[in-house]
Order: sequence, then structure tokens, then C-alpha cells
Amino acid sequence: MEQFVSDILKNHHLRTTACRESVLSTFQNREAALSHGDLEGALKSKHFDRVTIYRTLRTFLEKGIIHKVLDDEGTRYALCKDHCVGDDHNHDHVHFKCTDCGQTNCLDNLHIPAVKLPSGYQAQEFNLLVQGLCADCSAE
Amino acid sequence: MEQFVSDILKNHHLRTTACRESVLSTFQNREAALSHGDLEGALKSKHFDRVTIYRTLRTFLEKGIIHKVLDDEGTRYALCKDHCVGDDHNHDHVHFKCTDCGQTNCLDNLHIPAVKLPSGYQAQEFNLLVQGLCADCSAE
DNA sequence: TTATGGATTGCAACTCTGTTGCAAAATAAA
DNA sequence: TTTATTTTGCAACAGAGTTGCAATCCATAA
Repeated sequence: MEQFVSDILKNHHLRTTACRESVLSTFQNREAALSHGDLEGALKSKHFDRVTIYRTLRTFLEKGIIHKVLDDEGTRYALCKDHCVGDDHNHDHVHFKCTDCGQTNCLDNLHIPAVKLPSGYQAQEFNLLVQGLCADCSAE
Repeated sequence: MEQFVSDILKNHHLRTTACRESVLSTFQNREAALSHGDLEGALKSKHFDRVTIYRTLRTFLEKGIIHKVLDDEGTRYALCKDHCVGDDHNHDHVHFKCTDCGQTNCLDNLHIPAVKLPSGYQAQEFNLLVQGLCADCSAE
């Protein structure tokens, strides 16, 4: 697992550092989208500087390792899938946010159906946020 | 026009005040989604307090007069349409953000096609953000 | 028309999120 | 092991958004 994390960093021509490894494996170990605050909390025993975590997120974003998850409150990030690496980005994100437990997850298997835009509009990227109850919370 | 603005406030059981009238007519006069900063700039000659504008936005949000617009940078708001008033909310928003001029607009006539969620998931609200070039910017 | 009670505003102070500059430390490659 | 380059931590800052409270304003009823 750790090996895998450092491989991802090498593949993106990034130096392996303690903070980058920790942030990356936190994303791997949790399935939900994470905010800066989530990471700060999860890694507080490691005593990384706030700024270092912010810069790590920016670097991962630039390299296409993570992507922003659109949300109506705060900024969150999630791992990009393999088919999304490098310049061949997948600009088609569907996320589900549970209004009960607050978790936001990528729904990777879903595809956004085509939307016919007014004439003259050129679409580059689609982001769909579905809010409601997740399987766990609706079961109660 | 001013009459219309005060009617909207009355219909939502809100007192008509200078700030609320100004904020509401600013939304009416511009078609694009507005941030708190946009409003502060547009109304700076009126010298409303920052906090008052924040509270006005929150009140309008609670009453269903405006809604949040999904965005990857900052928070913006737009007027709800008539069919969206009160409890009978329209939870189906499509917005287009131009990556060139930065404007975000509601595409009210568009409808989000059905997305089949994993079993157990219950959807309550759909927000689609399409990014690309608007008609004006793609014409150049 | 005026008095009055509840809603709204302005101010000050604060928290939270995110950024920038720079010197010190750490990484990768020779 | 040395060295060039990148990354980190610190301090300081900027912007977004919130809270408490006294003063003011609005709508209603007299």
C-alpha cells in the first residue's frame, strides 16, 4: 500500500515526502470526498503545517491526482480515477451528497446524460451534484 | 419595478427595508448569479454594512427567494423562478459558467435527464454545473 | 397620526479558509 | 558525500462568513 502511494508520486514526478504520502493514503483509505479540514483532523498526530497540506492539495490538483468536488458548502477533493490521469482528463463528475450523514461520494459508474445547450454554447466540463439520502441513511 | 420588489418581500412576510429592496432589484436587473462581493460592489454607494448584506442573503435563501449556485470557486446566488416559490421548490438547477468571462447563468429551460442511482439511494435535489464558453465568448 | 413591540441594522470583534514570502530543511541525482 | 532544487514551517496577511448587542426602523393597532 505504501509502495503504491510512492509509485503514484513518482509517476507524477513528485518527490516523496511524509506529508504527500500521508495525504495520499488518507484519500485511499476513505471513500468519501475530503476537505482540508478533514485532512488536518485525520493527520493531526503527524503535525504537518496547515500551509503544507494546502500546498499538497494544490500540487495534487495540478498534477491531476485529485479533483475538486463541487459542493454548496466548502471545498472538498477526491481521488481521480485511473482513466483520468494526465492530460486525458475525465471531465464528467457525478457526486452524491447525503443530507443526513454529510458524506459526499463519487458515483464513477454513472454517466451524465447529454444536455442540449442553447446555440453558441460550448461545453467543456460537466459536474452533477445529487443530494439526498445515501443507502445507509435511507435504510433506517 | 420597485413596486414589484416590495410585493415579493410582502409575499414572503418580510419587512421592506432599503437593503432588501436594493439587493432584490440588483438580482432582477442582472441576469447572472451574484456573489456577496458582487452585491457589495454594486451597492457600495448605498453604504450598507457587509453584515447586513450577508444577513439579507441568508434571509432570502431561507424564504426561497434565491438559491445557491454551484461553483468551484466562491459562493453565488441567483433568483428562484416563480414556480419555485414557497414549499413547492424546484430542486432541479442547471447553471452554465463561462470559463472566459466568468459569468454564471441559470439555464431554466433545460431539464436534467434522469440518472439512475445505485439501489438504496434517494435523490432529493439535482444541481448540474456546465462549464465552457458562453455564446458571446465563443463567437470571438 | 402616533405609540409601541418586534424585527432589522450597524458596529466591533471574532473564526475559518486560503495565500504569500522567505529562510531552513529535506530530497534526488551526480 | 556533495550539491542543486524542491519542499517545508513559520509568520503574517487577505478574504469570507458569523455572532452579540445596543440603537434604529418598520408595521400594526389604538
